[in-house]
Amino acid sequence: MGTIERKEREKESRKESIIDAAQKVFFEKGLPLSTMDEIAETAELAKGTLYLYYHSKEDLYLAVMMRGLMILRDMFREVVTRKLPVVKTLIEFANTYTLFYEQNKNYFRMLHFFNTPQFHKQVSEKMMKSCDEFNQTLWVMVTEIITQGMAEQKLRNDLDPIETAIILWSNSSTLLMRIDGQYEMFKDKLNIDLYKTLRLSNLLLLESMLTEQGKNDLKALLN
Amino acid sequence: MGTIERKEREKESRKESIIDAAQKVFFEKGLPLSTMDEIAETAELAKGTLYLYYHSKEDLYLAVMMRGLMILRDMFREVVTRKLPVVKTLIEFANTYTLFYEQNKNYFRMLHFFNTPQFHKQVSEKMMKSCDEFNQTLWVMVTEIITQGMAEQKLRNDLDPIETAIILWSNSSTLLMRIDGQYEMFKDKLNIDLYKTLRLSNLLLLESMLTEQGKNDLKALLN
DNA sequence: GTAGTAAATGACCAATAGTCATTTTTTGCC
DNA sequence: GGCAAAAAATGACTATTGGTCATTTACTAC
Repeated sequence: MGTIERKEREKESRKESIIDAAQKVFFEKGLPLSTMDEIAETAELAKGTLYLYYHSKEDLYLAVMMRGLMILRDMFREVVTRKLPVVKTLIEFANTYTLFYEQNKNYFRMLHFFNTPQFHKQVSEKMMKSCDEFNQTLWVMVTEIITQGMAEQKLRNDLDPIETAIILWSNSSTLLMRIDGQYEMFKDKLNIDLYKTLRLSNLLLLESMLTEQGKNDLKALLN
Repeated sequence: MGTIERKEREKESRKESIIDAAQKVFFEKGLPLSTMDEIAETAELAKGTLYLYYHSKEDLYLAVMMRGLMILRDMFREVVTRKLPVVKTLIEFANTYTLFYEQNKNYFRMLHFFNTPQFHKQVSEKMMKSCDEFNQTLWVMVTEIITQGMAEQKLRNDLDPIETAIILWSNSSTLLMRIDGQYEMFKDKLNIDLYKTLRLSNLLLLESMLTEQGKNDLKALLN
């Protein structure tokens, strides 16, 4: 009598196929220009059915965004499992974030949308919490590496690990965002390669956070 | 026969009073929840009239945002006219940006909305160009100070002035954005004071960009 | 086969950005 | 002041869309 279990699976797979459809539409048109009618049509379902599975268009948007977060988490995890020296790991985190952006621009943009304040009002408590918790796991991964680096005396231990994680993470985020929106403009009008700028700012920040020992590691890595 | 001139002035003042009304509504509800009907009512005009002066709701939004940009420009200008030593000026720029955020949170939020990619599609070319040009003036101000600092050998002259401006500006922007949206969360859950984090990251970055001479100036300023 | 339950539907509603034919106001002229 | 032409303002209307819910369809258990 595995009927209930099967139903559960079917429900889950329907949720997934709705996200598939939503993703297709959101990627093409962005949140404001995507319509629930189009998502429903793409999913080959009636509009009302969508609302049996998701509370609002914004919830659906976040459900798609979560897929992006999961990809990013997995990429970070993969770096951690390589058990590289701490300084190398931090550099790889930055490279990985950039790679994530390049391979998943649509998801990256969604992450950013999540930060606009007015957006949140249309989102259900539950979905919001779900996203926040997931986000947390990324912070934890970075913070853990930093803590480890301090223990190994590669990173200045007068800094707070969480604070350090925030600074590094924020730095990459903004510059990637700028690359996304204004790369050509900066290249053409000011002859600035923002990818170079990103690497430079990461390097400057990282360097200022390292101990002498850490700096030696970094120097060795750059040659 | 100054009729034409007078009409021009009246038209301008009507545009301003429409922005007044729009500002009031946008500040209260944010872009998505503000309606043109409510703005019209606040302005004591018919909705159709708004469209005689602005192409779209988004154009109106940007018109309000420009006021914020002007405030920020004037604050920066004021710092420049004080003709402080370069290192001090850079620190004051950072403080000024923070002050701008604190005194004009509503405007600050609008600046960030401007960066979301889908937003742009509803905006008229003309308004977009107008904003971009204005934005440019802020970049120029920061870049000029940095160039001056390099000439005075306070800032490492192997760095590109524009690149340096981008990095410093971006760093403050993200952290202020995070302060705006997540200050309480970071304070309560992680015991992190993001204002402190902002100051720290500015300091770390600035330090990594200074020459020995510049570092001495900085040290003197911090005591 | 049937009663009862779960899932899906789509016509419908309310809200709202934007339009445009009509009305009101202003201007220039006598 | 009166009047015609131009300019400005109006608000009813349209099209679109997020979300609802009474009804229909499909499935389950016996």
